[in-house]
Amino acid sequence: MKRQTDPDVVLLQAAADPTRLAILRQLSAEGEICACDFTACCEVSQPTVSHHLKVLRDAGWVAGERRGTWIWYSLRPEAVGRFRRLAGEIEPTQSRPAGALRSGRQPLDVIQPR
Amino acid sequence: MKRQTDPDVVLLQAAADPTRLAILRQLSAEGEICACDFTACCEVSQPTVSHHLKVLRDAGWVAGERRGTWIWYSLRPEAVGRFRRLAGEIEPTQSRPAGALRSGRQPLDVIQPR
DNA sequence: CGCCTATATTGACAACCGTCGATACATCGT
DNA sequence: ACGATGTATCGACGGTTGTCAATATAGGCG
Repeated sequence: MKRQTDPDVVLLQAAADPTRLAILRQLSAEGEICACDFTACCEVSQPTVSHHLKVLRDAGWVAGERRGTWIWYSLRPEAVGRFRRLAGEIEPTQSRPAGALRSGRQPLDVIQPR
Repeated sequence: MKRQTDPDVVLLQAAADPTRLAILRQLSAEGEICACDFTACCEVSQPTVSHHLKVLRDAGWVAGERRGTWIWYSLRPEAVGRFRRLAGEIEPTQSRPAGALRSGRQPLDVIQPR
């Protein structure tokens, strides 16, 4: 596969995993969570949790702050904003009447295939 | 990964690919596109385009309608709606006052480790 | 200093994914 | 019927991903 330089793809890919989406949702619901608490909720081993948190960190989704022995994770508003903007960009087929401008090809078989 | 029964994960995973996100964006911009046009924009072979379109179809993102020789694809409003709702659910750390209620464990910077 | 706990990293493995060539299927025009 | 074109499926290959056990790192406490 090619390089995923597109930051939006990176953002989506980071969220497109059951465990990581669960982490994001829990962070959204509770605001700030100690890393040790994810091991309980996600039914995966501690290294796996750490791995997913790293993926989310690298994608910009979360930030971790060390407080003593523990590390508290929280959502980064920039990522949430980018995610929402991305969602806003994908719009359902608006009633744009003109398929006309589409490379000259008409939407219907009014025109025969050449 | 074991099983992604979560439909939201399926939706995200389908969108989390450079080629497929490009398809979704183009569909959003132009409304309805012939499958043959994706081969040009995405720089991948025709079987690959067909594969990605199938992934998007299975995830509920797009629907294809045959018109003669061609198949025209368009975004499904339900998928767009679900995506937006999902994006709306992920909220940045609200200024929820008390980390105090969190499982009895204090943020523990009572002793500021600074 | 040691010991304990929390988190990260490493290494290895199986499963999955994106890609393409070859091929099959479908539809239209001759 | 045939050939031409658009689309889907198959089979295979290489790269990526999620997972865990083992280990390493780091900080707090006595």
